[in-house]
Amino acid sequence: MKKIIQEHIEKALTKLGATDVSFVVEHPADLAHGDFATNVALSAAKKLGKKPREVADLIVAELTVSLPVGVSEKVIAIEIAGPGFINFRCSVSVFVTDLTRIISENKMYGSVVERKGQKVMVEFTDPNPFKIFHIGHLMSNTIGEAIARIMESSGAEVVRACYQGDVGLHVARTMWGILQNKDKFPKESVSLVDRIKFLGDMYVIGANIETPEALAEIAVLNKKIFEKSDSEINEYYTKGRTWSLEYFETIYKKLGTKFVHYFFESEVADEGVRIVREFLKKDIFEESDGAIVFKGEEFGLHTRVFINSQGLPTYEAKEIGLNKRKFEVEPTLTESIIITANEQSDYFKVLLKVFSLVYPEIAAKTKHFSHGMLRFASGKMSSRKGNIIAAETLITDVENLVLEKIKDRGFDAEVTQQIAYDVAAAAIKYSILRQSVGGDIIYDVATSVSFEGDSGPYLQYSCVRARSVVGKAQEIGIKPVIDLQVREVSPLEKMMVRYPEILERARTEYAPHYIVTYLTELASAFNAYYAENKIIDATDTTSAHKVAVTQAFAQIMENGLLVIGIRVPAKM
RNA sequence: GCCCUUGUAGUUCAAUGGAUAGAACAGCGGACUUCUAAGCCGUUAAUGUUGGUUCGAUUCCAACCAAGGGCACCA
Repeated sequence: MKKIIQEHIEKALTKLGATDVSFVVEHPADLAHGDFATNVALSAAKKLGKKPREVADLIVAELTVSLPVGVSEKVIAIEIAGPGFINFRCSVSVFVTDLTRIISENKMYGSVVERKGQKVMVEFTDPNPFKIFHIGHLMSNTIGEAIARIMESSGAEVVRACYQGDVGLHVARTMWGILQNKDKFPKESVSLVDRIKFLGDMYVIGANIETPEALAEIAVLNKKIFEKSDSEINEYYTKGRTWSLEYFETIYKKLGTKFVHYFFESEVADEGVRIVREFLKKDIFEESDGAIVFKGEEFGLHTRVFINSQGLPTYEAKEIGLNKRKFEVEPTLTESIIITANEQSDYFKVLLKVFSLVYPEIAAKTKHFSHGMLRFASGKMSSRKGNIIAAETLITDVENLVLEKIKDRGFDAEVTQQIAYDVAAAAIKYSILRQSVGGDIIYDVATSVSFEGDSGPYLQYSCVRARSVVGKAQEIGIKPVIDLQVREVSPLEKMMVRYPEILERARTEYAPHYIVTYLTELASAFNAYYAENKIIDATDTTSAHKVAVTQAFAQIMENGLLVIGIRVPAKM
């Protein structure tokens, strides 16, 4: 419909003698302004030397004769409003056919096949073994998973990747702590959570020691870990690494992420060094003060060290090795997305510049998105003092609040636990995804746990409630049937059929928050609809239609939540 | 000092250069002995400052002010 209107406006413009006019045909935010609106008259006015209203009159006159019969029947009114907007009102049939599609296409409603055959890698979360999985990782995971699923909804195959720092100073510092506390090193019989807590404590000990002797010892440990030259250290290292990775999997399970590829710093370092040395000869890099650096200044960037003066690769060199590796394990990749915290933004600009000089084909397919920090109204986190907030702590706290809320509802234990998982994850994910990716998130625990309005649980609740109504209707024999002869279409119905467009926009802009905003508005529309209408009413001939609308709503809500990584519980 | 990002109701966030700047929370005021009240309805309240471009600017440009991040061997 939109395209048809657009085409005919273009024809009309040509007839009027205006070319190269940029205009849009869109859904006005205010439903009172009709179903479609265009600013074409405003844009073309100057070119035609007429007032916008006059131009609008001319275009409308042109459209009334040019629209083909099938279309003109569906456009029941064309009005000129405001400074010169042209508004189109559509007949109910336009919406009714879309409503039937929601129900028939079911889980697939909103998905497209546009990117079928393409393969996209999304790298995100990136926690480090031997260190705490903190709320920053939670943020990366939430955003990365949402973007991955949004890509999947376009028909692309998505491979999720996780890059982990299993060597380096942070590991050496943890190891230093372990060696001071060998007697406390946990046995395998100790619970995984406690073993992880031990490693975290050891990191805090190692990270806070700054005496010259200790620092020298840590440097030695760093080398030994890297070279795997000490059997005692190897044993602690292997155990600690395995436990960390095992622990991360328990969190991914809760959050709903499955990685296909795990990359480790220890595996990409050598290749990174090799590449840097190769391109040092080709003058991409240069030596400076004993280190190998990339001079970014000539590109408006800054200089970064790739290999330090001791000949060891920095993060930069490893990153080159990593991105090369990505295309080796997945040679048919059409796009490679990297999600990190925004403190790495400038640094990634340098890296992408280097890629464009070293491996242009990789650079062309690589995109970097950065997110802000999860901050709390009270206090800031500091990584070294050990008062970093573990993802698990936050999740558990929110789970407990959910449990408190539902304890008197009479659900059995298993169901209760599942609700706690799903709702807590939704509450946290929603607060991350509701705003555009990039800025810091001020996480207010009180707001997040209130679950009122504008929250993940609000959306889940609306969906569960809608499903419950549909279920109850079925019980008394009212089947959901879209009434093709329906006289009036509610704001809820008009809003529902816009879902595919919202998803489309989220896809092209890699912006999950458009979906969140839309779903929140949709839930609000449904709740208003629910309050105004008695949906189940055996004496009402429109009841079957209302049930169908309710079912369509539940379907879109479920689809929309799933595409941003939020599950809907069966009850709540 | 240089670079990047961000300044919108009391607070936390929205708004592909368009119509009356939209929600939520907090505040104030309501409705309901009906399908899940984690719900619904009403109401108070905002574009950091100064210019510029434009028919039209929260959006683009410049300067200033303020906040956050980055700027050589950490990641």
